[in-house]
Amino acid sequence: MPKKVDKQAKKEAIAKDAIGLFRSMGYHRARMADIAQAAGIGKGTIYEYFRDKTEILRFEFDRYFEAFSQGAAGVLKPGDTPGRQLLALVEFALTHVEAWRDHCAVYMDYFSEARTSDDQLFSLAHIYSEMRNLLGGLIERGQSDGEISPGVDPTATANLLILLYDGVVLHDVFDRSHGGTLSSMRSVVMRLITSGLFSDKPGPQIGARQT
Amino acid sequence: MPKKVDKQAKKEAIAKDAIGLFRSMGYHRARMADIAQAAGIGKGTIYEYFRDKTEILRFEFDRYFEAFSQGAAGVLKPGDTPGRQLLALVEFALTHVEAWRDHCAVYMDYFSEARTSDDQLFSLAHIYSEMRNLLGGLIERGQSDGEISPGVDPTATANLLILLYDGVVLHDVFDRSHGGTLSSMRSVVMRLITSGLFSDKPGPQIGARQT
DNA sequence: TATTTTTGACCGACGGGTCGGTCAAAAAAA
DNA sequence: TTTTTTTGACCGACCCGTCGGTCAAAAATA
Repeated sequence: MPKKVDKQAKKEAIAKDAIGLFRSMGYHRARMADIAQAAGIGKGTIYEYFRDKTEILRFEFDRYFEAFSQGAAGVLKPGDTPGRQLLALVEFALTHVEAWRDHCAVYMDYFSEARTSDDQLFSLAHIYSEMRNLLGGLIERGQSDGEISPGVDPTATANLLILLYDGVVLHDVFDRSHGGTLSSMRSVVMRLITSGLFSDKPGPQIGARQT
Repeated sequence: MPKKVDKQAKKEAIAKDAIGLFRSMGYHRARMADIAQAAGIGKGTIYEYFRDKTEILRFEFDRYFEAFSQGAAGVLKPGDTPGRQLLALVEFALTHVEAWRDHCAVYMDYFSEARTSDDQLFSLAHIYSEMRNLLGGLIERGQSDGEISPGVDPTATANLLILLYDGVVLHDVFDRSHGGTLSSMRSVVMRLITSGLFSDKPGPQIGARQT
């Protein structure tokens, strides 16, 4: 027999190399031959571990979302107030972007791929839905406690936080090139959530201005 | 002379049909033959108006960004305070998403394409940079007037607003499917910017919580 | 008829995926 | 231990459908 290999470990190694390639040259530009070369294996070997190219992408983003879920659950201290838990989640989300930068750069490729594939769209929607419920629940409970402004719609606000996160993910690739770091973003995001951009006494007219 | 066809108008018509197709089936899945069919012309005719497939994408997003720039300039009333101008910009940005929904759905395809192409990355970066300067300037002036919190970094905050916008764009496709409309988002975004999520008296400890 | 515009059959490179062969290592036999 | 057999991970040349792009001819126009 050939040397017994840890299939799972090797699979992960291949996928990791592939993600690195996707980051640097884009998912569609990357050829299977390129992936093989990057992983230091033959092209055919890839197919011992993955059914096709898209499965590599899905595999890695399953890991990405799984890690997010796990991590998010981990930072939720039961003793904290809902507002604190919410902030902890936001903090964690920003940390997660830093820890998974390669994936973030490929995020739009995955998103684009998922958007035009019914089953993947469903799975993505499920993840978002889960997150929306978690955040929405925290906001609602925060409102009950008077900690969070009663004037906002929990679901819509949860959506807002999610798209804020996705915006951060999307822009990380640019920020990296022009020097704006995530850490500088962190305080601004926190500030925005806790107290908005305007001064505490902005004059009475500003808050009222809406369509 | 042959019948003078309005080349520009036809070009725009083709591109518009193409974008519609990109929205529904994704940029990479859409074939030139599909585009031709959607536009009701022969495949070869496309090449009378566009050098290649990517040029269609670029053409439409040049229009998209151009319209954004024009519109943004249009809502800046010189008499307004910086803070009001900032809010007007945010308002306009949300309106723009509604008016260019097809493009928004294709945004990530364009973004992904641009990311791996040096010249387009540059042009995208240029647009973002312009917007960042505009927003950053408004914030700075708003801070001078005491209208905007002095504690935030103007550039970082400008970045935040931009990525917030991109998040909205990115998520519009999902919101459409699960019913969360942009209009419900609008008030939440405004609320977030003007006063954050927390109550006016959140307890002293919350705002201080940072890395 | 002359000129412009459109067209779709055609091309060929490109690239995802396959498959029969190879061979080192493990297992079995001697 | 030495030899033989078996295994299955690995490979890359090859296959073949795909699809962006071309161009000679047709259609439309002047």
